[in-house]
Amino acid sequence: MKNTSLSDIARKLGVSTTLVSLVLNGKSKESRINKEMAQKVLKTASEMNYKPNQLARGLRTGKTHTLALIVADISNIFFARLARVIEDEAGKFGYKVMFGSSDENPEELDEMLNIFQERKVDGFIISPTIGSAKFITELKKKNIPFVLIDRYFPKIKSNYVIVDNYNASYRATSHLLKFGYKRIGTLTISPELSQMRDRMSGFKQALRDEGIRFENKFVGDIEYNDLRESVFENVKKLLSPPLNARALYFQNYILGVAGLECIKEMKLRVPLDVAVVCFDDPIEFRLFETPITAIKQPVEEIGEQAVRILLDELNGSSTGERNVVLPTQFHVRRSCGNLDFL
Amino acid sequence: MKNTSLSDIARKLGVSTTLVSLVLNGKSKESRINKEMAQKVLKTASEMNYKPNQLARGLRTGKTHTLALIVADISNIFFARLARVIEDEAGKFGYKVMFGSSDENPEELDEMLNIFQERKVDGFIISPTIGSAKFITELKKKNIPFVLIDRYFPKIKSNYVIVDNYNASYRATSHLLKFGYKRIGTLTISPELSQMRDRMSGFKQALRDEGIRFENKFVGDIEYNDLRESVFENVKKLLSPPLNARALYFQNYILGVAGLECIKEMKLRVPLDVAVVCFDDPIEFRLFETPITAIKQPVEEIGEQAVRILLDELNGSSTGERNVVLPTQFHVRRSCGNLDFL
DNA sequence: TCCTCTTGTAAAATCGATTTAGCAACATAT
DNA sequence: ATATGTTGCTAAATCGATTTTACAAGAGGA
Repeated sequence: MKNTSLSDIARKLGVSTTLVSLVLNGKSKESRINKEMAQKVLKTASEMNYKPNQLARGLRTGKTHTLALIVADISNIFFARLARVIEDEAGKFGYKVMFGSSDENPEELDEMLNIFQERKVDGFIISPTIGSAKFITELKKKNIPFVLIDRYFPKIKSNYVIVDNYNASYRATSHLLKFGYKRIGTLTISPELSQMRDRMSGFKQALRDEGIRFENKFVGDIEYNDLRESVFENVKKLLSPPLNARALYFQNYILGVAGLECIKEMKLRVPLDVAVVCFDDPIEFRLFETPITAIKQPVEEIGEQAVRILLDELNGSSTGERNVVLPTQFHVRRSCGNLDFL
Repeated sequence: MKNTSLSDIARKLGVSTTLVSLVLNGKSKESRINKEMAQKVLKTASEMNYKPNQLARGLRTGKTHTLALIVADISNIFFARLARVIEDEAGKFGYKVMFGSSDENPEELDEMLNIFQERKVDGFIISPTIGSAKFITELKKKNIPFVLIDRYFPKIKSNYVIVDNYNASYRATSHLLKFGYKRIGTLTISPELSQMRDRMSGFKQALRDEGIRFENKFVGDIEYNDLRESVFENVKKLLSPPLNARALYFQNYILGVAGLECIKEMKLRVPLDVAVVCFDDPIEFRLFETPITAIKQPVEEIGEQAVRILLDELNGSSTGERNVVLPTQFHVRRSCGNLDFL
């Protein structure tokens, strides 16, 4: 039941494996293989249902046509969608994808980097965790092609594809301010991650530009574990005395979903009792009473660009680090107040 | 910058690669390697930062410690969660996972089977599409280990892990019937898939057992493409004259989410104007006004069992086909009417 | 005739591991 | 003195491809 190999074909035809290999790799012309011979090889290969052993090929050529995708959690819909885009885009060029979830744990990430290197993947697409800078630097030293997505390290020169978190955040916050809200609470998570830092900066700057002093007590820093509990607790705190926030900005979709669930539980109305904007625009929101004003990330483009950049580097057609910052879309809906006002 | 290989270590120590290989594979004892020598090898290997080339190893041993996961769409949250469970469970035993999305297209699936075979994955976990029976049969003939999930082929003897769709569906339908609803509409998609067929059977049988005649016009068969449109259209048709359904059973979560969105758009109240049950219990529902009565699939267990069965087979410790039918949980909430009634 | 070129093919090295078979050298038993 | 065992290690084959080098045979030119 063994698969047929090159030498099986060669033996059957009484020729060398060299010849068979050349023909099957489409090098008949350059290698001046007799046309009839080439035909015979092709025919026999297909008759014998020949499938090249990619391990052997990879061992010899040093290319596996496999990419590794490392994200925080593949079951997070954001990364799941990204995975699909990356799969499709990579597939167009004959690449397959292996994946791993780091759970935002740098040691996990490091282990995955090692395991995937042992398996000789051609390149990496990585959503790096906090504290993984040294591992990324190592990767760079080894000259292994990679692209960071979603987050990046300002201090490390490398390829990355992210969105314009600062401006998106600034805009969302300004939107709330335009409605006259002064007491704006916000929820963040893992604020050390570059994208969360940028979002927070945008938030602060928008306040500042309206002459409102930023106060730390209006920020809820959510625990990665025990997330729902933590969100509920913080939302309740923000919306009650003495803080009495009248508007909330959720800095990602997980926070937004849990936050709205809490608001629903508290029987508060959006936007009557509390105005809401959210970074990310998940389908979940479609079932919520009030359509939510939200920032939409260009998931397709992030994935596509990441793959393109990586493949360019694999093909040697890259020219230095590529840093892509994609714009987001701001969808204004009814969750901040009457739109006629605008 | 080449990675260090076995022979690099061997050369450095002036010994054979055999010895190095034996030591690094923990076979010092059986091979009666001198303890001091073993120590030296271990030390040198770690100093030289040796990482075995898994391509070479795989080529020689015929094992890659890689599994392939083929689903309809990795960005579908159901499959994304499954992927995560499978990743974790496989990881415990040193396996990595490659994935592919078939888009319910049998030709795509076949191509993936081939590509992953070329890459010598050790086994497959597959959510098979309609019309892929012949490819699965081929796989079986080749003696390649695989486990089907979510769906299966009654005519093909093979491993599979599914849920008890029939009974879950029966129960959900009975639940609606208990509230006195007679005009129950249902939405399905790709009804040829085994799991959808079983769900439909359960639905029909529950009606029959209550002496209600099943009528085809109460079934909405949704288009896989153009899904949202199709759901909206069908929900509207079911809830309007002449059908006037007063209860809806959504046979999966995608249908449920779109269906509820439509109900919300129609400004109908759940359960006052229309009662709802759904197969699957997605978090989306948490944002909907009324908590939805739903069937919850044991995603973790599906993934874990699939991996276990596959690994058992890879280790030769399997004993014939394993067919696992897992029970679901039925979460009764308020979407069918007043619970005091029960 | 000798030289060069072209055509068509093959031998052998190589990628980096695992694994089988076996060989010295010394110890112990008969 | 001879057989037998044990210890410690290595040579070489192998997995299945790619790729470099080479070489024979015939054609054409000087």
